[in-house]
Amino acid sequence: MHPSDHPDTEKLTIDQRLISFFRDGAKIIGLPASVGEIFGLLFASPKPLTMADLVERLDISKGSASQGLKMLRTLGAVRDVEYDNDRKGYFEADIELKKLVGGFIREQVRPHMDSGTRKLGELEQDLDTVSDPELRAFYENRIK
Amino acid sequence: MHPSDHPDTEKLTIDQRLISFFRDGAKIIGLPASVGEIFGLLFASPKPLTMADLVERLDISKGSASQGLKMLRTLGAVRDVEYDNDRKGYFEADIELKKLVGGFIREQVRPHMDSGTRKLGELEQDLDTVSDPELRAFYENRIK
DNA sequence: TTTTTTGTTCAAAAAAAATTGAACTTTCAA
DNA sequence: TTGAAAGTTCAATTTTTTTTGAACAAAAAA
Repeated sequence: MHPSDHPDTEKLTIDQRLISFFRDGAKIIGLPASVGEIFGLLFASPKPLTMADLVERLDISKGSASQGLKMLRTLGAVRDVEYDNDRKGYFEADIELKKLVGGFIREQVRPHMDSGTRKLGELEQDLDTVSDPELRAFYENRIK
Repeated sequence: MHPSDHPDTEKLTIDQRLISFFRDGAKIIGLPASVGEIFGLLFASPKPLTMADLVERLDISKGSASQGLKMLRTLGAVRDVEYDNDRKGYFEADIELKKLVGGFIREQVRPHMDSGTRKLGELEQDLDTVSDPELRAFYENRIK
């Protein structure tokens, strides 16, 4: 069977392009490639997929799939859905990318930011202990 | 000499806190820790520093310092300054953090984004080759 | 010119992060 | 119950990224 004769050939190609697109996107924001691929495949799929589907079609381990899905759920980028009323878990992409970005900020960025803000606070405390007035003025300016 | 008797003790502590602050910040946006430290030390310094200063005070290799400075200059976060009219190169932090973020986006994010946009374009081309009308509608919707 | 100081480059080493795979749970059906 | 299917966890491995250090280049001083 020649590729261009097969009705699914183009579909596969578009799948792969979307997977690659989201893989790159994940790397940019510092997420593992596998997480991007999982989201890409779910995003490209008209119907929900199981973890086994991800393992098979992305050729990743069950562990990766499980951990990747966990992260994506935490980010709110993927959700569990009922389907086919069997006992497997099905997943689909939350295509509200706005939510995804929001989740990313909430889960990944903010915790660090908080620690950063705390550090800055401590810094301001310490300022009082700088005796040289010139140096102190310099630091005050910078910390502001 | 006991630490708390030394007039520079608090200064060192604040230095270290700022270095740590920017190290964390660098990690968040996916930059090497050493790059954050270099910026932090320059940011904390009232006067320009040489590469040798960075090597000594951060305890990093000459290679790291050179490469880190290169990256920071590319980002526009650090600039060369004339100082003490000797032949060593002196550097200081550009404290316009706005610029830093802008430089980061320009240098790190945009190039990837461009490739992403290109990929999306290719994707839209391929859409024409999807024969199943239902599937095609689905993809059109997603790509949009 | 020769030597010294300063800085860059890049292969190799070290460190960090992602991925695997196997052992372990949990859940449901037989 | 017991067994099979589905999913999680985590130590070990693999891969990727960062850092080092030594060789090299450039430029100024001796």
